Amino acid sequence: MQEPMGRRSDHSRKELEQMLIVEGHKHMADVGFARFSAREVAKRIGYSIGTLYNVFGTYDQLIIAINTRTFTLWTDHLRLALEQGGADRIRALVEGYFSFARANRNIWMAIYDHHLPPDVTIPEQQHLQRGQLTEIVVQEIRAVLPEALEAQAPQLARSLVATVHGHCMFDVNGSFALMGETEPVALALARVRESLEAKGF
Amino acid sequence: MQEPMGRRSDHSRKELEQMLIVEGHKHMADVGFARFSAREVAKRIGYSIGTLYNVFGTYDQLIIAINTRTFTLWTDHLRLALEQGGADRIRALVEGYFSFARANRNIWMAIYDHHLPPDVTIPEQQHLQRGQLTEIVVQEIRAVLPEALEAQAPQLARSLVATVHGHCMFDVNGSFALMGETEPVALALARVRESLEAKGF
DNA sequence: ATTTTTAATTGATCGTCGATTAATTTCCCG
DNA sequence: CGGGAAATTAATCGACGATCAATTAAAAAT
Repeated sequence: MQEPMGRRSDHSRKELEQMLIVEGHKHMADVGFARFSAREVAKRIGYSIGTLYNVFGTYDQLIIAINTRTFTLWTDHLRLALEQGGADRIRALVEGYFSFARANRNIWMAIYDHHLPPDVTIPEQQHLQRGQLTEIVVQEIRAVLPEALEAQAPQLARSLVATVHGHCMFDVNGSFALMGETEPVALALARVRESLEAKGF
Repeated sequence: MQEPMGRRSDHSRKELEQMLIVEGHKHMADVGFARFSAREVAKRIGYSIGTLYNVFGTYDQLIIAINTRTFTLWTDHLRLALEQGGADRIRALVEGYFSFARANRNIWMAIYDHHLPPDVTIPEQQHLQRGQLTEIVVQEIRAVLPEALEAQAPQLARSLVATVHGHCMFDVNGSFALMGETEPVALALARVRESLEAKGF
């Protein structure tokens, strides 16, 4: 049995928090939400479970932080997809949405596997961070709408994100495969285009 | 400590299985996927945890059976919505999709909270049972498509289910509320109509 | 009737989990 | 150098999924 090490100061509090988030993110990618373990995260960076709880307070707050990191990476992925995706920016967005989820199944699903207890809220700064993903979509939808309809862009963007999300979810969780569907991305893109064309695009 | 009761035969094996599924379904409705406990289900019907495992073999198979029951109730709900929903059957389907999910949050979410390990499959009979929900949608989409496109009905139905599902998911898990969206059903229905109109409806 | 076989049921057991906390160690500042 | 503040630990708790030897009672065989 090892004894307590007291104030070690190898790392500042913020550094320790980052280490836990990054390592927790890796662990989530490895084993998925159902098998995720806070103990294991602490062990992986050489700290005890008690220290982890001193940093995050609760299990939920650790998961929230890990999932916020996923949003950040996802947003970066979409920005890159838009940069490198050529002229058809709507296609780039839809394909980017799918490619991130497919390449990061466990951490992407963890966002939706985690349900906040009603008394828990996401810290403001993380909420803003997460909102950037939707903002990207709003921006691209607005750019493609007729001027007269630009005010509808935020609502339409939310709806089209939901549309693509539904297709992506059925792809990643195997529902589409069970139904014999092999082209989820094409379907999602077709639905988005139909809605945009209905708005005059 | 109580002693084993041996072959009791109060209930047949199939009856016992049904009791566990029905009680498990209630427990899932009460506490949701994250707090669900197989022990608690067994206790609720006056059996031990061991007996439950003798019936279902694994935790996953119990959850699968509970979720299949949800599909059955959901399918019944949609059939009723179509019967009583008047002439606009597409609207009836979309609203029925949402109203079931909203009225049965925990058990509806449990369907998507549960991820099968790759080596586990859904028993054939339960798979067929679950497929009836999609069949209902295919039927209604086919009825509304021009004759020349009827062959596309299954694929389009899958895609429109995904569209509605995405909206329903964002509604039930609070994403829409966080984004300030207050009319998820109307949005979903609008997207579905746009796609059907694009097909000539 | 008696014995044998089979089926059903139990709960103790194991390792692990999230969460909490008293005790301990180390750091830093005066 | 000394003492409060900060950081870290290990032990602890109740509950979880899973397993299985032991036990019982019904059914079948004799």
